[in-house]
Amino acid sequence: MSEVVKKKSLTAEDWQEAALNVIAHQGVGAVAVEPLARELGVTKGSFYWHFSNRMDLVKQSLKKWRLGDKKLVEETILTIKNPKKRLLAWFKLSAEPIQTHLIYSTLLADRSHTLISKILKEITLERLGHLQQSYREMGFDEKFAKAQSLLAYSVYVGFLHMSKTLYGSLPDSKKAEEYAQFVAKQLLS
Amino acid sequence: MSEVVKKKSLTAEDWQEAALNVIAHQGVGAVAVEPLARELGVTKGSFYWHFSNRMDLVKQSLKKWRLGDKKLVEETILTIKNPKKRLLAWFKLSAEPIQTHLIYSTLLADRSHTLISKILKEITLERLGHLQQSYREMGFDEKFAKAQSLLAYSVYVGFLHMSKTLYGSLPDSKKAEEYAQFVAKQLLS
DNA sequence: ATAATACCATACGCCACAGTATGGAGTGTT
DNA sequence: AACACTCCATACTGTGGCGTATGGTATTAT
Repeated sequence: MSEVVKKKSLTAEDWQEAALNVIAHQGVGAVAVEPLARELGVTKGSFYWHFSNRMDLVKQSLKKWRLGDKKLVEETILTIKNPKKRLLAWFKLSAEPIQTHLIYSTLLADRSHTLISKILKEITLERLGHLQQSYREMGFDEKFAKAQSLLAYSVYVGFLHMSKTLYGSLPDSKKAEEYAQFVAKQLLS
Repeated sequence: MSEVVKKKSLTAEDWQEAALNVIAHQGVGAVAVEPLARELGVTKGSFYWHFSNRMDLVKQSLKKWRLGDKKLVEETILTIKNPKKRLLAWFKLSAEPIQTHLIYSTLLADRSHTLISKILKEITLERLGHLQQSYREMGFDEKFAKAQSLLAYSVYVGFLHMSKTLYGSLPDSKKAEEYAQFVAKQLLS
C-alpha cells in the first residue's frame, strides 16, 4: 500500500533521514557510510555524490532535525498566550513518544565530537530560556524562575532517559499524558 | 609527591580504572584496547594477559563501578533512619561532582549492547525502589510514592546531563548544594 | 642456581570502514 | 543523433583496531 513506487534515485534527504534514524537508536557514533548504503540498497558511490564525507552527513542531518524540532515547538507551544497553559503544553509534548526526543536524549550523552557538545548547549539554553520566560510571565521572580526552569528541564531530560531505559522505548501516549499531568501538578503550583 | 613510585607491572584493576575513566568521558564505545595500552605505557600484550577480550574489560569495569557505587549509597544513604532526611541526603549526593555519576549518565544513552541496557535497567529499578520506599515511609500512599520517586529520579538523571551539557563538567560542591536544597524543597513538601 | 611463573613486547593476519578515482547507465536537452 | 548532466557501481588505497602466536625478561620459588 505505502510507497509501492520504487524511487529511481536517492536524495540527500533520504540519507539524512536514514542517518537520523540511526542516531535516534544507536547514536552518532553508529552512523557509518557503508552500512547505511547497504540499508538503502545502494553503494558508497551514491553517498559521496551527495555528501563530502561522514561528518558532513551528520552535520546536515542534525541541522535538519533541529529545524523540524524548532518548527514543532514554535507551532504547538510558543503560540499559546497563557504562560501556565504554555508550560502544561510543554510538559505534555515532552512526554510524547516521537523521534525528536529520542534523538535529543541520545545526543545528550555523546561527547565524541565538539560539534555535538556545541549543538547540545545551544538547544538546551534555548529551551531553558523558553521555560524561564513562561515562569516569569506567571509572576515569579527572576531567581525562582531560573531555578524552576532548570528543575523542569531536568525532569524533561531525565524522563526521556528513564522511559527509554525502563521500557526499551518511549511510553505510549496514555501513560505519558498521566505522567505529564503529575509533573505539571508538582511543578506548576 | 603523589605516586612517584613507578609501578613495575599493571594489574587488572589498573586497566579497569583506565577504562572507567574513558567510559565516564567518552562512553563505552570509546573503550579500545590499543589506545588504552598506549595511555598506560604498555602494549596489547599486557592487556590480553589480563583479559580475554575487549568486552571482558568493559564487563569487569562496570562490575567494579557498580560495586563501588552500591557501597557508597549503602554507607551514606541507606544508613539514615529518618526517611525525609534520607531523601535529602540522596538529593545532595546526587548533585555531588563524582565520577560515578558521570559514568551513569554516559551509560544512559548507550544502546550499543544489550549488556549495557540490562545493567541500566537493573540499577534504575533498584534506585527507584529506594526512593519509593522512602516516600512510603514518609506516609504517602503507594501510587503517589511511585509517581514521586519517578519524578525525583528523573530530576536526578536530568540534572546530571544538564550540568555536563551546560558547563562541560559537573558543578562544584557549592552550586550542587544549592541546587539540591531547591530540589528538595520542591519535591519533599 | 635453576626452574617456574608473571608480565609484557613484537610481529603477524584479519576485517570494517573512510575516502578516491573512474567508468558507465540512464535521462533530458538541443 | 549528439551531448551533457545526474546518479551510482566498481575497484582501488589507507588506516585503525581486534585478536593470536610466540618469544623474552624480570621476579619469585625451591
